[in-house]
Amino acid sequence: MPELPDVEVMKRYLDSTALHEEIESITVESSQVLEPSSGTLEDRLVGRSLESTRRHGKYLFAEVGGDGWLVLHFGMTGGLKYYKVEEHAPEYDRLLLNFANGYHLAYTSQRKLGEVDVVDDVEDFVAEKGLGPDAMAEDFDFAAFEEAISGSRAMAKSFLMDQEVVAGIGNVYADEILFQAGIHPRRSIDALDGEERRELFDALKEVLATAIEHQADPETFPDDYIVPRREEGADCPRCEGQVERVEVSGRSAYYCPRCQPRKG
DNA sequence: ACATTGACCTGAGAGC
DNA sequence: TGCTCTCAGGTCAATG
Repeated sequence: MPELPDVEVMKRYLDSTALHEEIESITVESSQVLEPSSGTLEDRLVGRSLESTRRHGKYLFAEVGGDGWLVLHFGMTGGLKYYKVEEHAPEYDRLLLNFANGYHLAYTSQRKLGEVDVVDDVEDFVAEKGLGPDAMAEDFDFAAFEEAISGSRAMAKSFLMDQEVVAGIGNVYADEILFQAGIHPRRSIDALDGEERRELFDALKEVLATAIEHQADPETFPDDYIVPRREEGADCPRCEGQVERVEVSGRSAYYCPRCQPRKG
C-alpha cells in the first residue's frame, strides 16, 4: 500500500535520520528484492553515505555519495526503519545498511514485492520505467491532466492508477480521490464533463496533500474520508448510504453509490 | 487501447 | 484450538 503519501513520509523519515552517515557494511536478508547482485550493491554503497533524497511517484531515491542513486520501491508492504539496538529491529527486514555510527537502516517488505536497485541517473530510470509526471509535481497541473485524458477511454479508477499517466496513485488513494470528487470508479474518464474533470483534479491534489500532512496515517484523516472505511457495508462518512465494493482492474474499489452515482 | 487474468510473494484474518 | 482458504494490492506479462 505504500503509495505517494506513504513514500513521501518515508522520504522525510530518511532525511531526518540516515543522511550523511558512512555506510560500513550491508546485510542482505533476502536477495529476492534486489535488482543488482549483492556484490554490486555492496560495491556501490560501502564506504559512502546517503546525501540527499528524491521521490517520483512511489519510488524513493537516495543519492549515494555523489555517485549514483539507491532506488527503493516498497511494493505493497514495506517501509524503512532507522534503529540502533537489536530490540528495535523491525520484522521482515530484507536489507540493512549498517552505519559507522552504530545505527542501521532497515528496508522492510513483508511480501517481498518491492525492489532495490542502484542507478546512475534518476531521470533515465523514470524514463525507462515509463513513469508519468509525479502526481504532486507543480508541472502536473490541470492542463497536463486534461491533456492526459484526451485520447483515453479508461475507467476513471484505472486512469488514476496508471503510472504512465501520473505516478504515485495506488488502489487506496484512487478510492479516496474518486470519493472526494463524487465520481463512480467505473465511469469512463472521457465521459466526465469539464466540471467533473476539474473536481477530480482538485481532489487528486487535495487528497494526496492531506494524506501527507497526516503522515499517511488513515486513523487521523478528516472525518469525511472514506479510506478508514474501505469495507463493504460500512457507513458512508458523508451520507446515509453504505459503502459498496466493485471490482476494477482486478482490484477492489470501495465507494458510496449515493455520493458517487454511476452517471452524473 | 483497454479490460481481464494470473503470476510474483507471504502472512493476517476468516471460516470451519 | 488448529488447520486451510481467501485475500490483500504494486507491477508486469499474456491474452481477449
